[in-house]
Amino acid sequence: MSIAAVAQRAGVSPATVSRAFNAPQTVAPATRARIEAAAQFLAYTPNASAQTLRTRRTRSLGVLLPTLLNPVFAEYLSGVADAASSAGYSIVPVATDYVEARESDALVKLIARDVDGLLLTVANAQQSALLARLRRSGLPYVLTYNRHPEHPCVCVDGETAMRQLVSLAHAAGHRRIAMVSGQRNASDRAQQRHQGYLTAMHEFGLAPRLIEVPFMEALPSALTQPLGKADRPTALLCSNDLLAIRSLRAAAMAQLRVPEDVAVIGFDGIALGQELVTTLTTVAQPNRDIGLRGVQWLIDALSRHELPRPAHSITLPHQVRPGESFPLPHPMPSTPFPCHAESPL
Amino acid sequence: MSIAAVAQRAGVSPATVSRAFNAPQTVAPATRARIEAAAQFLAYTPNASAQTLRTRRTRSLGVLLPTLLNPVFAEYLSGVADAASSAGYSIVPVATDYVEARESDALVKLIARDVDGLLLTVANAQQSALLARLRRSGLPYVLTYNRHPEHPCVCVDGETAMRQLVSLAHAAGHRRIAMVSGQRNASDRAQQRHQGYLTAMHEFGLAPRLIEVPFMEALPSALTQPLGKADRPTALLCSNDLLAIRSLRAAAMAQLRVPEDVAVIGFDGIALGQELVTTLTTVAQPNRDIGLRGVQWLIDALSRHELPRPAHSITLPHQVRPGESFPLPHPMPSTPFPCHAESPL
DNA sequence: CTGTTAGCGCTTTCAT
DNA sequence: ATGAAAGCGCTAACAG
Repeated sequence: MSIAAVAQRAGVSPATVSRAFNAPQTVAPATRARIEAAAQFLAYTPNASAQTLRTRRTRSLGVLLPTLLNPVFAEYLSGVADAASSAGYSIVPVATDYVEARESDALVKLIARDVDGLLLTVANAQQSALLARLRRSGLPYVLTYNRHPEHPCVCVDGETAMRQLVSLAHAAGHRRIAMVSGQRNASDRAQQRHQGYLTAMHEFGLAPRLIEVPFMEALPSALTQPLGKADRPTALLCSNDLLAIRSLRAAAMAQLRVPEDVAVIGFDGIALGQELVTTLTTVAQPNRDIGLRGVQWLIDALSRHELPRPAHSITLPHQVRPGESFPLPHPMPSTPFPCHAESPL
Repeated sequence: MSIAAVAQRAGVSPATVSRAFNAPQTVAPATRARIEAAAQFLAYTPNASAQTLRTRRTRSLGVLLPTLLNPVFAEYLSGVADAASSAGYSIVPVATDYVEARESDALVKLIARDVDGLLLTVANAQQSALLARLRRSGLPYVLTYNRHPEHPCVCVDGETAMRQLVSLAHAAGHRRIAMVSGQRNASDRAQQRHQGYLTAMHEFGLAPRLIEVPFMEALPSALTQPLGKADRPTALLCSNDLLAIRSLRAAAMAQLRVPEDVAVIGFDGIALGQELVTTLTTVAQPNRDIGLRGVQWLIDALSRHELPRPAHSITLPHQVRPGESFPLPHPMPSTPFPCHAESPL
């Protein structure tokens, strides 16, 4: 059903029908009523492509993210989807698996799809030629999870969080505190978390120990082996929850009790962590909110015909979520690493 | 950059440029070369909306699914995304949370978006007015996970799988075999699985026991309570992996060892099941493949200007994936419930 | 093999 | 408050 059919049936011109939909107050109530009736009767739906061709707006957002197989990003995307949907936008997600080449491909495709704006989580915001191009393109975008002073970001302060964890572990009496990480340069988040670990360990005069785990293997020897040694770590700070879950299994394989023999903390706050036999103590990120806020910011910018400004980047608060894998003091010590949310809205 | 600009620079008409892109062999090599050079130079990208307006094809697929927060559907969507992307289609996912009203809304929105086809997983394919409307609409679609004789489906035979599990449990000596299920009428899959359980229990002359769990609570008493009783079940057949993971925790809370005191089997085959301290024995569905096949079928139909035909529905093979939560005989008994894949391709 | 022409459905000046 | 008319960028007959 085209607008012309509605116009004819309502006895008005196509232009008036268009107005009745897009600027109802500019059309006389009586006329509007007739138009609405006609539209109803004909089950008229505006043709999105024609609107787009004319207005150059698609009301869709591209979402570039590493993977859907990590629940962190599934939770995030779920937030993105809800926020977009309730603002009348649809989303076009593309997973890139942390591969830079796929990030570029995806970007090109999304741009060709004429998305109105872009939400992206890239492997590494520092060395991403992508972002430079993107900024030059003039297409509105917001980075999520990534932190970078020259780009608009909705993120969490992973470095601070990690320092906080080291501090907690130290306060609990731990001295052999290891960090479990995937291939470290896989993402800038992992790097930041690692940096926080190193800094804090240094501050406490402790020797850092890095356990680097190939991401693909289910139960890598990289993980089981250090736990077999006499001077094994007593606390494992994991760069993400998936690694923490593997660490729990590695500990069990090594006949170690969690948390008595080895305490484990995760990072990300995936929902499943709370359902495990040993619930996961973890740094809970507001994954859904990261998505929500990103979308809101983007759409807000879109509506004012502006670009999201790097200076308005938001750092959302994280929180250490208690679990059985690492007992926390009660009450939590007043955190020496305050974390404020700054809102651009 | 419009096609006109390219045409001008290459010294040909717009139509020829269009042909050079859409039917290269119909254009003289020399001309084509000039056009390509011009396009390259101007960084020309075809305008998708204009193409759509003209051809009535968007090269995008709507994906209606229950939720992204269950890894089953995240794995599935990941398959969908890959298959779509490699066929040059983008996807527009919408999560409906098993709520029929949201299913209808989503459908309307996707249709308004002019998707070329639809992949959907609905709560209940039997009583979904949605599907009747959808079929009448003439828009090509494929159901995934749902089974229904009158719709094109890519699914798994959950009823047979469940009977197989009862049979395995019985063979392992279990007699008090309970089924753990969410609100049973939440989805037709859950119903089918439950039906398989009932049938098989009846065949073996065993009394069925249903443990029904409110989906939202993390550790529902519905689950812990039956495990405290003297005649507690010795085997828990769970309607999905998330419930199985909760069951593992419930068992631990009740001081029961898995599998010695109570054995647990899941259903779905999410990747995380293999990373737990007690790895999950489960019915592994080919989640990614369900997505892949659904997309392939849909796109194939699209290309022939046909609708996917119900008669060509595919039942993909499931398999019982061994884990520590329920020891399996070695080798597996030749399954009394053969499961063939029938391909429409 | 290539050009001309018309029009997909909508929005938006510009008139009235 | 409403209508007429032009055009967004592209493709598909139809001619030549």
